[in-house]
Formats: sequence, structure tokens, C-alpha cells
Amino acid sequence: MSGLGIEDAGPQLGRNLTYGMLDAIGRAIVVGDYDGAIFPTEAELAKQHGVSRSVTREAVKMLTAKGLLSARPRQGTIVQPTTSWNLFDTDVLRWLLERQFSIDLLRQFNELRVAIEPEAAALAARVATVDDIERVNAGLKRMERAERGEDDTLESDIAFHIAVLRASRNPFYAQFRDVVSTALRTSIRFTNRVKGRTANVADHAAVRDAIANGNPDKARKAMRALISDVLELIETAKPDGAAAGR
Amino acid sequence: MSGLGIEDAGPQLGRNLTYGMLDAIGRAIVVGDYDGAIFPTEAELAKQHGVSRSVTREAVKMLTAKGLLSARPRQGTIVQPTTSWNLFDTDVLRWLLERQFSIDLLRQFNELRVAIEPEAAALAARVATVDDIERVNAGLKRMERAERGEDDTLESDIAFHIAVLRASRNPFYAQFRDVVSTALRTSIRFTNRVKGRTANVADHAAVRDAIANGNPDKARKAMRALISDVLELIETAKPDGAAAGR
DNA sequence: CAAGCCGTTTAAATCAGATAAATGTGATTT
DNA sequence: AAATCACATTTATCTGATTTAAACGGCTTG
Repeated sequence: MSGLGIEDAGPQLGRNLTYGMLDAIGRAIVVGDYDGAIFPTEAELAKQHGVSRSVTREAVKMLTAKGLLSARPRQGTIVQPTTSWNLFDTDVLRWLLERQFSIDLLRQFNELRVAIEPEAAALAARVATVDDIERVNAGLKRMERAERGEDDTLESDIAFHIAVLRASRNPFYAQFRDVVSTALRTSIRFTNRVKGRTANVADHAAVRDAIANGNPDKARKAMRALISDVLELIETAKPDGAAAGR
Repeated sequence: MSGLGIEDAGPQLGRNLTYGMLDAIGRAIVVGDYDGAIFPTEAELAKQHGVSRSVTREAVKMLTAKGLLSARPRQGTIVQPTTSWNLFDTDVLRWLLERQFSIDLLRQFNELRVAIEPEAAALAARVATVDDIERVNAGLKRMERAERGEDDTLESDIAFHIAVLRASRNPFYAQFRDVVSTALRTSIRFTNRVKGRTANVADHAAVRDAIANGNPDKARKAMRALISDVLELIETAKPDGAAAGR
């Protein structure tokens, strides 16, 4: 019980005590601090963090809502298996990334993107409105400016990809904005390290054109090319790439 | 055994007052009961539902964690725009479906599936373990039994699709099990109504074979065919297919 | 008139302490 | 051996008070 550092971390992301505790416990769970151990009772948790039981209970309830905990009388509060965590929750995503850089996680992110984004582009080519296309175009223009050093490379790239998601006019696709921006923020650092090259504006323009011209197949292929590129980079960087036996 | 699925929806929802209130308010928000109106204060909510403020606060906190609400002193609690709802949360998904049958929602579900599942099948063909393949195969066998009236058609179909998601060995894909099973439960009713035919076992077997043989492209195409089929059915049933302006 | 300052006020946030309900565990009874 | 009961433990719930955050309006000041 001594190993748990209750570093209150000063003036961090917690708007208030409850959110601060949510963040602290959430991170601890994701990092694996409670893996073998039994999870503290709400009274113990409150004492450890120096807050009232109300704050503790509300933080625990939020973590329950995100799939990280479950609670029953007499049995106590227990950490749920990772399979029941809500991985598309912004907080969970953040905690997952904060624990450490993992090529595995980066690969899984992009394996998801390669499913979502090409199809989003294809959808967009069918149903995007002029406003949607304008937003995609705006993202592209920012990328062009970034190429000349007049804007931020990463942020403009993110803006482009999110604009495409929105242009699909399907709320489920739009939901991936956090995953995609997170993946891009992480990927960029990695790809820049492996291969010093910026995002290819021309390749992105192909996606924009296909969407604007209402060509779903071309949009899908163009977007897929963009992400496959990153994915291959990641997989070549990982020597233990299975292939064993299969 | 009556052949019906596990049907007792009752017990889980209202395990206690907090979860009951979570469900009631969540449904009310999704249905749109609070759309124009101002959201009640926690004191008012407590009184309206006949529970204490603690229960109310915990329910509100869970809804906040799911992206449906946000709260600040003096401003009060407010319903968040749908864009910030966590659509992949099981509860949100359920509330969304409970409000009414919507072809739009059904279409959006399947537009997502057509991105996720083919790619999951392709991944599975590359990385699935023998256990994974066995699970996929078990799902298929259940479908065969169902064809002979010895098992439940819907449940076996769901088992198959979820097995493929798991076989991708990517936790993000596995996360879609709720969306997929929900979509299937809804789709089946619809497709059966429109076109009296059961899921095609042979087409599903093609997916299984491609995965077992380690052929990603074939697996992707076979799975895509399955879902495109449903999607087309849905789109033909919807006369107002946009095209306006484009 | 505009901009900044400052109480007032309202709602959430937090605390404290008590009671209720659920549920494993183990002893007791049948 | 099985069913039952008593008990301990932990979450669930209730109550009422206090504190803090922030929107509002009025006031002062440049």
C-alpha cells in the first residue's frame, strides 16, 4: 500500500477535485498500477487522495461509465478487463498514450484508420455538401502553406483528415476525430524519426479532387494509399512481425 | 428451450437507483425531451425522480462521462450537442435505438460496418490464431445448424461476425462488437421484412475460408459482399436518396 | 460612452455523518 | 448434506451544511 504515490501533480488538467481524481485513478488503472493488487474501497481511496467520499464516488462512477471499473456491495470495486474499456473515449485514449510510446498501439491505431478513412472518403465523394468540400479544401490549403513554412504541418494535416470524416455525413465516422488526431500526433513524431519527410500534399490533393468530383472509388483508393504508406513504415520498423507459420 | 434469445432485459438496467436514473435521463436526452428546454438543476432533478441529490449527481456524472452532459457552477447542467456524445458507448447506442426505428440510423450503422468488418477480416486472415479461426468456424457451424432450425439464426450470425472482429487481434476492432450486434439485431428485422431470406451461409463460409487460408484480399472482398448486400437493400428502400445538388 | 472593477447571486462542488441494502462467509440447524 | 440463519463488509442512499465558481448587474473611472 505504500507504493502508491499520491502526487497531487499541482495545477494540472483537473478542473476540480472530481476531475483530478478521475484523471489520477484512470491513469493509474491504464498504466497497470492495480493489476495484481486489489482495488481500494471507496473509503480507502478517499483517504489516499485526501478528498471526501462524494468526490471519490463520483470519480469512480465516471470510470465505471467508461468501462474501467465495476462496483458491487460486499465485493468491492474492481478493475475491468481491457476488453470492456471504451477505447474511443477521449480520456481512455489519452491515458493509453500517456503510459508509454508503443509501436504496437501506433500500429493498431493506423490499422483502424485504414478501415475508416478510405471509406469515409468514399462516402464523402457521394454525399458531401459544398460546405464539406470547402472545409476539406481549406485543410489542403493549410497543408500547402505549411509546406512553405507558413503554417503548422501537423495541425493542417489533422484539419484535412477531420474534414474528410465530417464530409462523410455519418456521425459514426465523425466520432473518430479524436482517434485520428491522436494517431496523427503520434505518427508524425515516429515517421519523421524513421524517414525525414513531410506529408505529401499532392497525395492529399488527390483525395480532395476525388471527393469534389464525386468519385467514390478514386477517393477510397487515394485515401487508402495515404494511410497504407504510414502503416507500412510502422510494420517495417517492427522486426517481430509474426509471419511465423502462417 | 424455446429458441428465443436471452430475453430478460429487465434486471440489468435498474440494478439500483443510480442506474435507473442514468437510464431514465439518458433516454430522455436522446429522445430529445430536453431539446428546447433548459435542463433542470440537480435539486430539481432529484425531486422530480424522487431520489436524493447523491444519486442524481452520480447519474449526471456518468452521463457527463458519456458525453451527453456538462456541468458548471452558476451555469447549470446542459445537454451537449450530439457530436460530442460517445456513440460507441453501449448505453448511448441502446437509447438511440429505443427512441424509434430509423432507416437513417440503420444505414449509418451499416455504412460503418462496411468499413470495419471487411478490414477486420483482412487483418484476421493475416494474424488470426488457430483459436480465433476455431471461434469463427464455430459461428459458421451454428449458422448451419440454424439453417436446419436447430439454432437461432440471428444469434449465430452475430457470433460469427464478432468472432471475426476478435480474430483481427486489434482491440479497436473488437470494440465494435456492440455496434455490430446491435446493427444485426436491427437489420435482420428489416431485411426479413423487405425480402424474406435468411443470411447466406455459403457467403459467410467464403469469409471463413479466406481467413483460414490466410488470404486477406479474398477475406476483405467476401466480407464486403455480405455487408454491401444489406446496405443496398437499405438504400433501395429509401427513396429520398439525396443526389440533390451534387 | 466605454472599460474595468466589484459585490450579489445562483448552481454546482465538496464535506461530514448517518442509515440502508446487498452479498459473501461461516456457523447452525434440519 | 443441504438448507437456513447470523454476521461482517462494502457499496448505496439520504440529509443538511458549507465552499467555490462564474454569470449578472451596477458602479466607478478614464
